[in-house]
Amino acid sequence: MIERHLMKLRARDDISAEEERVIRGLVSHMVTVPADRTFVRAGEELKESTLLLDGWMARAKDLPTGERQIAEIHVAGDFMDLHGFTLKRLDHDVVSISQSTLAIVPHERVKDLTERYPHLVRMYWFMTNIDAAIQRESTVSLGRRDALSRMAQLFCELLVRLETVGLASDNRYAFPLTQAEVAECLGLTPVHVNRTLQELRRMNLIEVRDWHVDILDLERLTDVAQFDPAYLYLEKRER
Amino acid sequence: MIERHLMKLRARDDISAEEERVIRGLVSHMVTVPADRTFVRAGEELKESTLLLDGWMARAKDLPTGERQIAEIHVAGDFMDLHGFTLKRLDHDVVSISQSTLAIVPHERVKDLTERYPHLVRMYWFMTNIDAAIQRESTVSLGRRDALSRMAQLFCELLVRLETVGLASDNRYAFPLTQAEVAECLGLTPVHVNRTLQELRRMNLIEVRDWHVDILDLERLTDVAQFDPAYLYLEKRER
DNA sequence: CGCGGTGTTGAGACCTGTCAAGACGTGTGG
DNA sequence: CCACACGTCTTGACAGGTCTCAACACCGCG
Repeated sequence: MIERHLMKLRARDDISAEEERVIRGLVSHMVTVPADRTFVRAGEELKESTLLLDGWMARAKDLPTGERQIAEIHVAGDFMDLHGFTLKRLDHDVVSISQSTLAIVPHERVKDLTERYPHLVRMYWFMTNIDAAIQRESTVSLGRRDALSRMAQLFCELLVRLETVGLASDNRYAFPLTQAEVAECLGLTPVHVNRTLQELRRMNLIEVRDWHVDILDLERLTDVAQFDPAYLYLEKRER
Repeated sequence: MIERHLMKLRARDDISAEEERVIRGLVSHMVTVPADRTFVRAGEELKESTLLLDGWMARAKDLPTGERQIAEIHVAGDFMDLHGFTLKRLDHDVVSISQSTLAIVPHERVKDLTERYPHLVRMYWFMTNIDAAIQRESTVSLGRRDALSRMAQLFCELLVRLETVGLASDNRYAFPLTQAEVAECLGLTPVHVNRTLQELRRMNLIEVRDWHVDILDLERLTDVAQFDPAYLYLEKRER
């Protein structure tokens, strides 16, 4: 199931057969997490990182008020807390949204990478930089776009990211988030998410039903979102 | 003037004399930028990265509406577009706020680092991850905190970051941003920044005058901001 | 001395939040 | 098979934080 991760990498640069072997060798074991669990807690000492093979998870920060902000959604193929390798502990939780399958990668093996596989290190450094770019785009959304636009942007981004790993087709993909969780992503209240979703539907841009998203008019949705996928760096080139 | 950069690194891990020599050798030349210029434009092909030696700069994203969101403020010691080494182009502009002095680092020298200096690569990877953490905290602010809290958070963060590089003392630091620029950081309008600043002043928490910030009551300001510097990773340990 | 950038203030509008109630759907236990 | 509980979604009325627009004050600088 690590294929999704390889797809994600190979969308940005060539990965040789030997490198693929090295990547597969990073994984020490696999783990399954039920939905709605905190898998890594902020502040915990880390000795390993986690690759999401299947399911949906997220980076979330709790506030003293009990509210939560989701900083980034993770889908299959994402190396969710690779940044924990250098940080040694995280400033956010890693939580499961749906039931998920994870591959565990001991930090010592990543360290070995830094000593023996420069190209793979650049690739993985690059991957954490893409995460930062995604976060940056989200900052822009929260700072300067209204609810409609933010939500459109979220659905556009997920479409592209899921297509990259083969989890979206015909502008349609599985979407396990509740409206309350969408609210935590977009800095809104669940009530307002509900109303905004209805508006997107009334505009015939999107349909969310049965835990699936159907994008009915991608062009207009992209417009509403002011979405430009450049920040996802989907160009194959030497890194 | 690269000392500020070394201070920033050494606040997180030991840097040997030899490593210091290597770091100094990264710089090919220096450059001065006037205030209010776009130094790197989003999308441009990059062949070098930029270390901020003196002055204030920022990562900014323009919107079709002509608005701008500042994703991160940079102060002396920051390797502003180190992530450009793996990304090859940026998804945001790098702009000067005040007149600034920069050290230019060719990407080939960074690439050389990835092949010969594993520890320094981990350090620089780490540094880009801290930037991501700063951005993440800002996402939380924009998503879940009101104007007063966001602004308090900004001033707390800058105090800690500036202390790390020796640019703040007695809870006071130079602060060259206009209220309009603060608005671009916090996702507010200049008018509202003005009013919020007045409220912070009325609460005797902070004073902004003559392009300096004076924090009058750090403890209460920290409270208002819900500020916890953990996300700045100011612990010295092996990386 | 006038000009442009910056900061300040007021009144009203608007987007989003709050609170509360009810509908819907699914899984569980009797 | 029904009753119930719980999570999720939906709706309405109202409140409130922030924005918009506009005018004016201040100040350094040419």
